[in-house]
Amino acid sequence: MKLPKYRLISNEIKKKISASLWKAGSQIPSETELANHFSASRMTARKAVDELVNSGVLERVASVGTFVKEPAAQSSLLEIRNIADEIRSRGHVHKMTVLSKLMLIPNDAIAFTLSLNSRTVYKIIIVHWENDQPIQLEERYVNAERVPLFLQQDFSKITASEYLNSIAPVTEAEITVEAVMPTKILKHNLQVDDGVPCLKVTRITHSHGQPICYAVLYHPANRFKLTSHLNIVN
Amino acid sequence: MKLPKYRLISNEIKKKISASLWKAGSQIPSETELANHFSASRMTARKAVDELVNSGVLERVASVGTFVKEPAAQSSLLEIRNIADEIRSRGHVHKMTVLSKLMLIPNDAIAFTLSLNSRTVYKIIIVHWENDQPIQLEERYVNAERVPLFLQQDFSKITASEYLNSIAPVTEAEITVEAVMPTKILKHNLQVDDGVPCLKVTRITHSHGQPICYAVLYHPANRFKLTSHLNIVN
DNA sequence: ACAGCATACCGGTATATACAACATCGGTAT
DNA sequence: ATACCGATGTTGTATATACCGGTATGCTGT
Repeated sequence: MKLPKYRLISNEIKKKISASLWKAGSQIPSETELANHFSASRMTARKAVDELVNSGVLERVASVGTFVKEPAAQSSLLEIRNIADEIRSRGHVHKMTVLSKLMLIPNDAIAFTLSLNSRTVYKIIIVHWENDQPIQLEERYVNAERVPLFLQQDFSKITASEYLNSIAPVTEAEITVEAVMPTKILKHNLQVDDGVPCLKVTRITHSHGQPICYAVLYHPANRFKLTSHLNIVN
Repeated sequence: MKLPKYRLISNEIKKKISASLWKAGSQIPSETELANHFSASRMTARKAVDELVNSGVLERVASVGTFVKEPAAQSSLLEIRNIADEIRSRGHVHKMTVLSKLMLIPNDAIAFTLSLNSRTVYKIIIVHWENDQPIQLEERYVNAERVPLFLQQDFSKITASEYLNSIAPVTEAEITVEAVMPTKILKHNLQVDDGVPCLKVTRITHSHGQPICYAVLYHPANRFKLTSHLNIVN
């Protein structure tokens, strides 16, 4: 599997950027300089840059130069947000409360979704707090065969999704978003007022084809929005 | 505003395709033939094809030829859903009602979001129906400079997003999802019962860095879910 | 009839070259 | 000091050319 020259060049550029030798916002060498450095023609160097511009890593300014794009765009391709990171990145305090944690026999729907053979599944219910206000209630069913030690984790130190991702990194996900009125229990746990709806996010995650987790996340509508930035490549 | 030659070529190709002269799955002329036909070099013709390959309109097969891509596969990775297609793919009847259609002076927020210099923006409010039930109310602000003929379109034949995408294909999008209780007007237009929340999807779309459209979509929660399948590459 | 081969064709890569359009910077004349 | 001009550097576009490696096709010899 031989890579074409322009791809070797674009890989080198990517390396420089991910090693922070070329930092966000800074100007990279001109196409002519790149061509000389890699002993290629300008058109080939340009093609390498083309690739990175299309994938959102670089940005061209006509007549001026080519620049490393600010990191906002770089992670752009659809990430699964970690609620704890998000809260902390807003400079707020994140806390978790485990409401329940048990092993049970899955009903048919759960067993089917997680393709379970065994008769056990882990279920955990957690409330996430942002500055002493509940912001998310998650109800999570985890593939016990694939992540056997799940229940033994200390979820005051690591979030469920962090742990799952370390054991079985998410490679595919199916996400459904709905608006619902909270049940009584939900209203109580999320401390929502009368008449305030909730966002319900259902997330089925897979790792290399294997289903790992079925999670339902509830967020009070008056304190939570779901946003994502997409770059359409194809 | 003079278009480069390769873009003229790619536009001609797009025309042929959208006029169904070149049908899905069929082979288009070779790069050499295109070059001759447009009196351009092969490299220029190739660049035109490159664009359409990157935007998912065409598909190359090495040593064989270039083909018009089948419309279905084009959007598998994070697509901006077209409500009309979706409804039809469920085998249901789709209908649109234009509630209002006007040109107005944007407020500061809209002008900022769309980076408008001029003092006009197009606004249109449309209700989408699925089998005689309203399923989406869209309130859409369109960049009048970039899409000057927007208001003159016949939106009983083509959806707003279809038309916009044909003029300025979406390359970036910022999407926010919220749960809200409907206003009185919203309740009336979407025919939702008391106590039923709505999904509110706010969508800002860009085409090659230029903001094109600011859209707010409301869906009755009891008749609508938003789902997406993600492949995590990194 | 069939296997194997030669050939034409096609996209993929790579180079060298040229000019255009625009920005930036420095120097010069007013 | 300011306005103008020009040199220079950079990306953007366009062309001509060459070769590679693959596919498809048709021909040829058996």
